[in-house]
Amino acid sequence: MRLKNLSPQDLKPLLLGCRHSALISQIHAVMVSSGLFSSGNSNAQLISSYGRAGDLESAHKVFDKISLRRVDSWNAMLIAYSRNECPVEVVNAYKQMVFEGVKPDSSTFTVALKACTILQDLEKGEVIWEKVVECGYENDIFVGSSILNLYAKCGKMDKAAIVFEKMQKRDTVCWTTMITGIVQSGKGREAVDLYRRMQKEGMVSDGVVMLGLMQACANIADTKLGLSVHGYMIRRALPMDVNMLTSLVDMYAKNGELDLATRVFRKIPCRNTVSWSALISGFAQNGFAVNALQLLIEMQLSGLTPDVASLVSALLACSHIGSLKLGRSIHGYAVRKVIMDQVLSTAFIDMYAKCGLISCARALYEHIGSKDLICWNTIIACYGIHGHGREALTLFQQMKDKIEPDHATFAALLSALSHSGLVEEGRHWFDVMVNEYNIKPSEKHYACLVDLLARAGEVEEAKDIIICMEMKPGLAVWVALLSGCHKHKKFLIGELAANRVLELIPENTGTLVLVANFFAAAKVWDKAAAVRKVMKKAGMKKVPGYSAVEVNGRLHAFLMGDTSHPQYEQIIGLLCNLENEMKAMGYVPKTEFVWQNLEEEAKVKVLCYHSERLAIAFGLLNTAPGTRLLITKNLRVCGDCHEVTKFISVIVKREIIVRDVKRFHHFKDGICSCGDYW
DNA sequence: ATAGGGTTAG
Repeated sequence: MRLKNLSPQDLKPLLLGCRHSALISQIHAVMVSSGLFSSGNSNAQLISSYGRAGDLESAHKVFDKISLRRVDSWNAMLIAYSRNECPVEVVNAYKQMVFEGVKPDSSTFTVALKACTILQDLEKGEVIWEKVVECGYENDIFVGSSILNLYAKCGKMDKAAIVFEKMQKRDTVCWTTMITGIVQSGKGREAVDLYRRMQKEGMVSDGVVMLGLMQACANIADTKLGLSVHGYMIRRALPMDVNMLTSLVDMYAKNGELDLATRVFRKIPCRNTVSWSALISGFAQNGFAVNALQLLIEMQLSGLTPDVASLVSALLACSHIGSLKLGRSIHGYAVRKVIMDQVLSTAFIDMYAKCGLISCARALYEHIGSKDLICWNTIIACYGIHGHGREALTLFQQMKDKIEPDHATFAALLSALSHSGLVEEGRHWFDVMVNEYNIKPSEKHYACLVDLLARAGEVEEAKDIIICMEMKPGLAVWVALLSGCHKHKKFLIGELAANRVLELIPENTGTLVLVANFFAAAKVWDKAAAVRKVMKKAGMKKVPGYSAVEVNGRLHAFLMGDTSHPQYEQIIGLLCNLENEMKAMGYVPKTEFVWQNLEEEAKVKVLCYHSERLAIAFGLLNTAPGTRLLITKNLRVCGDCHEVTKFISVIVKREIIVRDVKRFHHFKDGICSCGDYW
């Protein structure tokens, strides 16, 4: 059929459904020749059609030719810009329209506010809102949900709530916008409360609100609620597309329900990179690094290319297990295949530092052009765990002239100063944080300060700080005080701290062990026995200490006293030889680090089988002379192993890096980077 | 007069 034979009534629907610029211009031509243009809103329709087809130039040509532009022409142009992701043009056109005296309507405001949301321009958005009120559209739910979303995306949930409560009518979108906004501001609990209110008011839920609710379940770590959301979606037969299923995977994974996450994941018919990343990140964040990395490989085998987010998750896994080889190969991959952005670069900095290569981390950091807050915080924290408190402080000084430090910056700084024993600096910068930056210290900051002071023996001052805290002191601060008291044999204050720790019912076995050891050292035998009894009764097992070492790209893990290894005989043989050499050099086993009640001779044996020593010996046996070793340990390194590693580094002439749960110990030529202060 | 404009996973 030829276009020219069509009547004007037939042309219009054709125009509406048309997505091809060339065809639109043909219809356009017919409309011109048949004189259809004098009538009404044809221009608006043409602009809209060109916009939908992505041809902004033609849309603009039509718009420019209109002599008297009414709202619908302006709206069509604004929508065309909006559809083609040109928020700046939307805002400019809006301004021009108002300037020319055309009165905007509901659509105008909706589109203009959305543009402000994309631009994160709260100020302009609020100017537009004034106009909304002036034109009497403040009760329009489309405009209303737009302003709610603007506030939400700009992190102003308090302002959003004010508008929301004033609304006379609310539809599902309004509720959803609020619920999602509240979740994303980190308040999962409040989001769930709002959802309950929504149900009470008889609103029907759809898939989108479920997405928000699932985020909330992940946020507040409520698996039970998550399960009921999942069940609800099944009962209501809400369409389960990839997004929905991926959200379920994410929710279960964040709650540590990796079995459930995997089961849902396996049911997704057409997985995309987001689905994979959700699962990979779940495994990585729950400490299953090897599984995370296996999944990354499986993802590639399935034909998908990892993107930034999936790589960041995998890198986190490498950091966890200290797998430099895998981290490096991901780096090589990223350089070739992915655009390096700030987030990914920061993940690499973290990975190199956590795999022992602080200098590589630094080099990468120097390469980043403009550094954001997270990047600064990361490098400061990296120097901290490596025991370079001075360097962390120098970086902090550079940072504060360029960008505003936040609570995490100070947490990293204080912890760095604490690990290096920079007591005076610690006191000073804590004060600066409170008084100059007006950052209210959190429990974490207090724990750093108490740790810093107590570790240095200033337990009186540390205790006074805890007593003056504005919030109720939690486990972290009391444990910090207790371990300082234990180290410096300050039994009086220590006993106070130990009793507070017990009152708070610690679930961590390591904490209870500390309490028991402290009471034993203070010769409060009955209490020491009582704590051990509690542990036994609760069936608390000591977290098995293990150490891992990477040899030829494979990770080898050793449990304490592990006799199952095929090279066990050789490992023990080597350790015996080393021990004899050490003794000749003046080493005396520090049996006070054995907390079991054993004969002296047996204690020496226990020390000998500490997992880090097995890992070191294995590394020595299976790598070329001179190769640097990186050992990762899941608990703290004991004082005796620390001493032994210093000796070994001299005897075998190797650099040995031991990363324990808190920080790095870099042994070289009989010296440790921590200066024996940890 | 009608359609359209607002919420959507790692």
